Amino acid sequence: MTDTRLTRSEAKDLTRRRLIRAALAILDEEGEAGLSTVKVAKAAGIAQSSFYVHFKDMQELLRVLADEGGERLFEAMRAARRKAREAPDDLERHRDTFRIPLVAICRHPELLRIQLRARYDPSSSLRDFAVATAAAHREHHAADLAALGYTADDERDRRRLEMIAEGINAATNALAMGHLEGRYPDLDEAADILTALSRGALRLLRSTSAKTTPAEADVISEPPARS
Amino acid sequence: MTDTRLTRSEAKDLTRRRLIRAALAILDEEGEAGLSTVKVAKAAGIAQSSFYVHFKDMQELLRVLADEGGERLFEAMRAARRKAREAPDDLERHRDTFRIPLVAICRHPELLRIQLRARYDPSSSLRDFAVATAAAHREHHAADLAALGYTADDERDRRRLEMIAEGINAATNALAMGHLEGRYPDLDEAADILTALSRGALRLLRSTSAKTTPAEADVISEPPARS
DNA sequence: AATTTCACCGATAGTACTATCGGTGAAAAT
DNA sequence: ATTTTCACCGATAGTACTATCGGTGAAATT
Repeated sequence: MTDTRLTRSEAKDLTRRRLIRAALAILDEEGEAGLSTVKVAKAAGIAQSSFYVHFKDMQELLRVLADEGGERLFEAMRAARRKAREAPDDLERHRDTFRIPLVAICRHPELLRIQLRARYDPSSSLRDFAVATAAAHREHHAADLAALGYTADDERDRRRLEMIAEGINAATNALAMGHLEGRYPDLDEAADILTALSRGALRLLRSTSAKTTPAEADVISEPPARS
Repeated sequence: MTDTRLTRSEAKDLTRRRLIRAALAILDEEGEAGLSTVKVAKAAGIAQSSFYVHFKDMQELLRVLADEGGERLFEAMRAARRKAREAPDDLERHRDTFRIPLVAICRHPELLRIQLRARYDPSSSLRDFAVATAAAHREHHAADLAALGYTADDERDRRRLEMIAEGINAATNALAMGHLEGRYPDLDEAADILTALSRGALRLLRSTSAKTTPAEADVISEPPARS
């Protein structure tokens, strides 16, 4: 058995980690409004005043939380991209581009929930983090799409690729939350939808990349044949 | 000139409306956390204690706000659907299905902002409203898609249609916010992207509506020809 | 062994907000 | 003309939280 005795700095670090964990849990369960030094300290098992031994104020704790969350998110994203690149063929790679983020989100739903809340909330200390995270996601996704062969050459196409990435990301988040809420039990089905959504958009990109007209000619849809 | 003299009930109603307006403005600018009876009453030009002449508490004001906002939103949605139905041909109708909601959102961005914030915030009094609004949007959109000919017969297809509607709605919101943030200056471009996104998804729906296999056979994409 | 350090404690002053109270004057009812 | 009603006011008790302070004991240093 290892020594259960801890040095002072080890004990301090442990308490600090407990505070961060407690804050994350409360943030997820009650939202930013439910967060207070009283609750966090109590949940971590120390006195309210001792909170200030570890953090200057709640803002600082949230900053640390955002940094760590961002790190975890980026690591998950990197891993997902690496994994998708290893897919055997183009088709699998395309599907994985959408399925893997879904799975990653559902593994740590609290990070997405917190991000979605903070994203448009001017009172949130995490807003900058949320906006930055969303922007990073958007760029990474645009890069993924570019890697699938849909590079954009001119200004308009670049903007379109960005819009597609943003739209798909929003859809990914929405479907992931729907899955977590129990509405869409099968993640693979959701991934199929996302794959199809992106195909449609990229088809537009491709069909008009050389022309200057709005050109919807080759994507006009007729209603499906009913059985 | 009409009589500027107001009856007591007219004056009271005016004050009530000022409170609601003030609350909406503060909610949009500072978020739910920035809302207090002090600020709202002051902004409406009355004493803090007089707030309670009009509302039992802040919750009640928010409930009223949600009711009125929901009413406005539903009216806008109804009008948009009516307008889209009047489009001359299928192509225009399809585009309008996506462009009109975008325009509607950008006309009253505060409602969407408030809704997006409250949607996943457990501490928000407006959460129920936001969830209900999102669900209504989803259903309406699914109905719109069905009206375009993409009816779903079995359970799986219905779920898929719902997922597509939810995904497209999320993308619509995201692009609208992107437009309001200045990233996507042209709403028509955004509408094109949404149209294309939905086409891709509906193509999937159509291609597999009679089969039981995942069947991506006819939607395999090859990278676009580079110039 | 003596001294210093410091993570943690309880107490508390300060801040912001909620919700109630009695008072006031003008509108409304009699 | 008199009385009643009531929208609004200022004052204030109560609540929840923040952030600081001096004190304490065990770990760390000397």
